[in-house]
Order: sequence, then C-alpha cells, then structure tokens
Amino acid sequence: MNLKSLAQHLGISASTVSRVMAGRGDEFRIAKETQKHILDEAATMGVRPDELARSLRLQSTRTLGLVIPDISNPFFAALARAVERRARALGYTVLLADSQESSEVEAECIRMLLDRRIDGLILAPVGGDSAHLRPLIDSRLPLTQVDRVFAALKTAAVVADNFAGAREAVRRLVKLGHKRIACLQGREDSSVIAERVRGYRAGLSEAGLRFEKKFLAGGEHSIAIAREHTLKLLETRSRPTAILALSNQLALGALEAVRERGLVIPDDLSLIAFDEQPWASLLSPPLTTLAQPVEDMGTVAVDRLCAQIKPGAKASRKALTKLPVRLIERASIGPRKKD
Amino acid sequence: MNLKSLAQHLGISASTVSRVMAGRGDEFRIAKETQKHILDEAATMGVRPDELARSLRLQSTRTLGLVIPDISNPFFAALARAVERRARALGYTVLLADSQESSEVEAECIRMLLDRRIDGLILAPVGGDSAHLRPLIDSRLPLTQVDRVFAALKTAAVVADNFAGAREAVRRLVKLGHKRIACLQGREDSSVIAERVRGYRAGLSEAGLRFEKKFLAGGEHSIAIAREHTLKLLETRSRPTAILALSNQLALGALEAVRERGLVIPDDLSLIAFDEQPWASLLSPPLTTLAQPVEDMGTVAVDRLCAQIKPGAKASRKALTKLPVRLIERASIGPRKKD
DNA sequence: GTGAAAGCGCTAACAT
DNA sequence: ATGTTAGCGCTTTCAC
Repeated sequence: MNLKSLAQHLGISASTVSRVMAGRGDEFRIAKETQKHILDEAATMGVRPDELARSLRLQSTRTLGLVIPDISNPFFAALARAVERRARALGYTVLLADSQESSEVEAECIRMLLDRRIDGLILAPVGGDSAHLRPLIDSRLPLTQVDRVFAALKTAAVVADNFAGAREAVRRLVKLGHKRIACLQGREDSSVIAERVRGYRAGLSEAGLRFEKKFLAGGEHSIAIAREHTLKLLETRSRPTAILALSNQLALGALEAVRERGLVIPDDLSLIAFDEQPWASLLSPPLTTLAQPVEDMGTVAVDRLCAQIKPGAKASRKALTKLPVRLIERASIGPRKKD
Repeated sequence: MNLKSLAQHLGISASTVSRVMAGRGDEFRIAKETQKHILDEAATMGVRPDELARSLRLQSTRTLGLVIPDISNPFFAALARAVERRARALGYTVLLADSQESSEVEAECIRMLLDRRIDGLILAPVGGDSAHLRPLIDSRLPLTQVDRVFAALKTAAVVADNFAGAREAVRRLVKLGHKRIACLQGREDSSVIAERVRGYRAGLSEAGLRFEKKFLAGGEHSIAIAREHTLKLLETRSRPTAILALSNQLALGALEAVRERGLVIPDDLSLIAFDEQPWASLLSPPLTTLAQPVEDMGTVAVDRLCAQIKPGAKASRKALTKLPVRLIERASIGPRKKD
C-alpha cells in the first residue's frame, strides 16, 4: 500500500495525498475536508510514505551514521545510546556500525554508510593510520569525530579532556606520596591514549619525577594483554606503588594481575582507572575512577554534526570541543607505604 | 557521480554499466574489455551505485532491523555485536534501534524500520503488552524474536534456556544445604524473568522446599531498585541464606545492599547471578554466574531470520530455539552456615 | 484547491 | 554483446 494506490482509492491525485501526508496541507490550502479524508483513510489502511522513495527524491535521508570500534565496550555502548537519543530528538535515525577495532572494517562501514546516503557521520576512528578516510573527507560529507580523533583531519571533533584527567590522577597519587607511578596504556596510536600518556607524563614532570620507560606498559585494548603487562610490571625489582590504567578494560586486566600476585590494594598498590562503571564501587576496595562525560560527548557530537548539515552551515566548523573528566575518589588509592 | 553519468562519460548505456557494476558482466556476456573499462573508470572516479535507488528498484534493502531495549546493558550490547557480525557475513547491514525499555518507543522504532523497508526484523521486545506489535505481525515482515519473547505471537524465536538455568542454580544451592533461597527478579511481565522464576520455583519444589512469596523480590531492571529490594530482603527476621539474582544489573544492586549491610559473602549469604561479565571474577569473592550463550543467540537469530527471507521460505518457521545456559561456579556460594 | 508530468538513480524485460 | 524503455514510490514545478 502506497500513496498512489491510496490516491486512486480516494479518487484524487497522488500529489494532493503527498502534500497532506507531509503535513503541508494547509500550506497548499487543501480543503480541510479533503485533508481529513486522506489522513483518516491512510490511518485505517496503515499507509505510510516509503522512506526509500522519499529519500531518493529528496536526496536526503534524515539518517546519521555512527561508527564505533566496539559496541561491547561499555563506554561506546553508552556513547551510542546518547547519540541515538539526541538524534531521535532532532528527527534523525542512526545507522550504527561496529568497526571491530579494525581499520579495514571501518573503511567498509563507511563505504556502506556512504552508499546509503547518510546525511552526516559521527566517527570514533580505530586509530593508527587515517589513509582510508581520504574518500570520506573528499566526499565532503558532514563529519564529526568523537573520542579518538585524527587532529590532522581538521573536522569537527568532540573529546574528553584526557590530558587533564590523567594529569589530575597523577597529581592525586603524588600528593599521597607515590613516586613510582606506572601507566597501563592501550594502543599507542590512538589519540585518546596519546593524550592520556601526555597527561601522565605532565603530572610526573610537575612533581619533579622522572618518566621511566619501564613504567609505561601495555599497548593493546584487551583484558588479557593488560593482565600480562601488569604481571610484568609487578615483577620488576622496584615495582610501582601506584598504577594508572587508561581504560576500564585495562583496569580489569590489572585487577586480575594484582589478584594473582596476591597483592592488596591500596596497601601494596594504589590503582586509578579511566571510565566510571557500575561495578567500580563494588570492588574490594572500591575503585577510584576518572569519569568521562560520555552522555555529553554523544549529545554534543550530534549537535555539532547537525550544525554542519543545516543548509546555511559554514564549511568551517572545525573546532575541537573538549569536555571535562571527573575524578571519583574511592578506597583503591592510599598513602604510599614505606617499601 | 552516478552510473548514468559514468555511462555517458564512457559512451555506453546505463544498463551495461549497471550489469557490470553488479558483478554480472559475465552472465550477460559483456566483453571483457568493456568490463575492464567500466570497472577502472568507476574506481578512479569513485562511482558506486546508489543503494537507495537500488533498493527502491529491487524492493529489497539487504538490511535487517534489530530492536533491543537498552544498548547500555552489556548483555544486549554483546547481542547486538553478534547480530551485526553475522549479518555482515551474510551481506546484510543492520539498523539498530534502542527502545529504551519503553513499548511506545519500541513501536516508534518498528515504524521507522518498516518505513525504511528492512528485509527482516530481530526484536527483543520490552515485554508487558504486545498490542503495539499487531501492525508488525500484519505486515508479514520476516520476524524473529530474541531473548524476551511473546510466545503468543507465533514467530520464530531464540531464547536462552532460562528455566533450566535458574533451576540448576537452585539445585546447586540446595546441594550446599540452603533452605531459604531468595530470588531477585526484574520486570515480571518479561518472558525471560517469568521463565527464570518458573525455574527457581521448580528448583525449590524438587527439593521439597516451599515457595515463599516474601523471598521473591524486585520487579524492575534497575540497580537502584534491586538494591532497595535486597535491603528489605535482608531485613526480614529469618532472612535468606542465598540469593539468585536474575540479571547482572540486579546482581549489582544486590551487591550494593550486601555491602551496606556489612554482610560477608558467602559466609552470611551465597549469591548466584545471571549473565557472565568480565568483572564477575574480580569481585571479592568472585561471583558465581549463569552464562548465557549470547554470541550464539545473536548468530542463530540472524540465521533463523534469513531462513524466512529466502525466496523459497516456508511461511511456517515458528519454532522456538532454546540455547543452554552454563553455570560458572565461583567462591560467592558456599555451604549454609548454622543460623 | 487540485492535477499532470517529470525525474530522483537504478535494474529488468524486451529489443536487436 | 549491448541498448531502449519502463517503472520502483515519491515530491515538485507548472498548469488550470
């Protein structure tokens, strides 16, 4: 059932039906009576305009694409939720694609979304190389990067203040007397990790502590790898008295290692982790976290994207929005014990 | 840039270009040379067929819809991931919609997906009433329900064996000597919860234990509510010595309550929870869980859906696929102490 | 106030 | 081996 057959059924033209169904009956001064007729019949017959045909004709889909590296990571799940909610509020639908932490899959996702003529794209890139994003940039599709971003791409971007967050965590640990503070990182080629490491180093430097290479461990976004690296970290002769884990996944790996080694938090080791999670406060002891403003990140990303989509949009909305990170202090950190 | 202009540019007809771009050049015995021409030029000019126009013409979008109640629930996030992966492998794209645990939003999501002419829908209904699904059923769109299902709807469906899982948990607790076993439930009008409660009662009954209403607590899928109900549960004079939490969210609420009351697991209380999570093994003590085969559920749901989409599909693929739940025993359960 | 006709970009039936 | 034509369902310009 489509508009045309509905029109035939009612003995009027498709144009009129189309106009009324688009809610523009008054605008075209179509008789109230005719309007009511159409609307009533459409409702009872369950006729709704075909979005596909509509989009083809209008060359606009009212659809946004969202590409994230891993929907099973709670941070991205929360981000997706926020994006979806905001987009819905603005009348957009979201096409979600999971790049599975792979640039190849990411490229494929983007191609697919482009084929579907999305009106704009929110992208949390996997990281590493950005060569595969060239066609996207060239397509001039409205684009906002979020979380992980390639600064060189000069697109609108929304990130957490990863630098300040990491630095604050280190400051807090320094204040507690820690001098050997390790950092457990993820993929080094991700902007998020790079910024957090920068903040970590800045925190050390402020306190007059030397950055030690052996205290910068990790390199993968995986619980298993994080566990291994932490085990190694805890083996070193003068082992760290505090660890800053740069994501919730990494924190889980670190916690496994700590448990295996039989160490006690915070007596033997203080721990701070990025990403607030429902289970953080339930660990023994409760985990100190750096809460990212994930809800805001999603909302702002949609807003910044839609600002580009609007007809009169300036081409030059390239600014980077940086949102604050909040330290939630719990019992997983404590004063450095003599050692 | 589209096929037509590419055709003009090359001085050949649009049909030929279309046929070659669809990878059917040989089938139509188009000269190898012509094919190469077209493909090369398309590649360098970055021309790709418009999926919108293609879908309109073919009346098929190669798109599946997936509606889940809450993407920020790790169970559904994992499910979405599995569905996406499988669909991609079969050449489908997934449109994901989050119904935000609301039947109204669910109805809206479904309408939106229907408007976009998806080829099939995987639905994890919010639960409660199914009246709003009538138009969906009437549309005769290939449909598979997953996780939560309305049995009355007679569609293909994929669920975990919630009954057996809950029963096994109770059996295990009974074997440890527990007699006062409570159950912390979510929305009672969800088929998942109903089945788990049924399993809980079956487990009690098998052991000759009486079902006590006051030991069946909860009624909402929320950490905060679960905490409150658990607090009440632990206040009762002869309080339970074991609790079965029917989801990971509910377990988190229960754990908060236990911590607040200053009780020790498993000495004062044994705890088993549905849903395996990365943090379950890191709690003190590690949490005994009932792992759902979420990966399989997603995969099978896609397969069952695609079986309906295939041209020669039987209209009558209404069976319910039930996948096994696995008990992962950890230190959060122990023998009943004298009390 | 309403209708007829053209066209969005594609593919398939029917030419040759 | 390739081209011509019609039409998927919609919106919009132009006409009355």
